[in-house]
Amino acid sequence: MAATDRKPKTLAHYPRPSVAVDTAVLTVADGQLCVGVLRDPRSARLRLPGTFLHEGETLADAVRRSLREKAGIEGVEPAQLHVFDAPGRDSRGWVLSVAHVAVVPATGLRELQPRAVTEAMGLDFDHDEIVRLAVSLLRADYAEHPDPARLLPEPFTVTALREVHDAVAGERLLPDSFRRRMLPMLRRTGELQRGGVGKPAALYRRTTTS
Amino acid sequence: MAATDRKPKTLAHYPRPSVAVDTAVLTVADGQLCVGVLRDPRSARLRLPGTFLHEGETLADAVRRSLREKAGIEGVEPAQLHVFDAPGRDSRGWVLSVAHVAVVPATGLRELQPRAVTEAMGLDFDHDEIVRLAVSLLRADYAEHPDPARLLPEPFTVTALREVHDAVAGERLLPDSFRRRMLPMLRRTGELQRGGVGKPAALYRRTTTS
DNA sequence: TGACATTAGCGCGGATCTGCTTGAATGCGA
DNA sequence: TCGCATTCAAGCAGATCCGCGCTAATGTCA
Repeated sequence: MAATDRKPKTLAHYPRPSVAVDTAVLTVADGQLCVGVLRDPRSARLRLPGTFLHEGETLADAVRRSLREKAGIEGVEPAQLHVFDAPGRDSRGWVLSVAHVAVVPATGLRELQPRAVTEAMGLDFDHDEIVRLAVSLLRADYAEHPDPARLLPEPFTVTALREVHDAVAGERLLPDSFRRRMLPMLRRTGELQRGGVGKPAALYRRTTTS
Repeated sequence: MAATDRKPKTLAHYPRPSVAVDTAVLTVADGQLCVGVLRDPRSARLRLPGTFLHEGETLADAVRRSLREKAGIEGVEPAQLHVFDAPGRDSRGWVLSVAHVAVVPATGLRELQPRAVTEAMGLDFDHDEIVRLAVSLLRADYAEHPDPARLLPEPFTVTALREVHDAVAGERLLPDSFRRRMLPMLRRTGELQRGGVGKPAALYRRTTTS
């Protein structure tokens, strides 16, 4: 945290930067990993939702406030990605931006416009890079754990779980390898998925607390 | 980046936080992964080196300046870890701290006191947590690549490389598995390590650019 | 009502990986 | 100078992993 510098009486003697938060809100819709964007009223370009950090507020709270006020999104758990600090990256002055990622269910983007992450380019500021980092982090997480963002309501079949992972990974995963990797982290409910065509599939819940 | 808020004329109308950088400087000395600490003149407790971010300066530059001024360390390439933002975490006021990690050769800690990471606890602020994050990131990197921080001068033997990785991992790695995992990322120089006892070992250089 | 299409998931053979053993190449000491 | 300790690194057998094929269990349509 704070560093002890030469001989300042108070912190106010230093010039301080503005600190913003910007958030890549990810979801899976129509079998595709999507990010929520909106049009910046100043630049008229597409961008991620963000806001300035207020006094006495944590970064996560600022993210939640920005998503609530600008998109009507509630109840997310943002994770930090990176601080963008290039001098001159914001024409209005000295602004640091702390990039975040949040994941919401398919219907949760609310007032944000969904864009497939493979096509979401040309965003304002360094928001393309934020999307890249967010997707990269989410894919790493999904490669290790069964639906860690809990996009899928329990209980679910292994096939339904794999379809979510397919969308996040952006490619068709091999069903057999996927099943073998995920089964140790799942617990059978004993019930079967009825009503569909074909052999009924077993229903599972997550066991890993993460 | 910057977010467009309600109707401020300029950024100066918002209260802004002080932003600090704090850095876990890691090295391998005597076969142990160590972190460089110093005594805080205000609190008299041990802490990581840090400073406040100056205007027109990037976070990496602030890290380099703090290490140069407080420890005489030059030429590091810091990597960001996390932003600590808890209100009240610094008694002097509203201070965000961006934690960093940097790796230096064994003799490179200069004026910092080396502490084995297994014993470096009870540091000021949230610096224990920074050390934890820094070690975790470094270990993940070393698990994938041969000495990515370039602690070992080229050319080197596989055994010398493994000893560095042992120190970073904090445990004895299995020599065969280690050799097999690293060989695809190494290139034989054709020369042999002479002068030691036993069969001369082949010398290698890194091929992975990272 | 019975044959067929569809889906789940178990089991098999091939490939890969792991840790141990063995042979080879050196320096050192008698 | 000759054995011996030491170290490197290739070879081997057991274990694990992977993708494919097969069987089972359902809904659907004639």
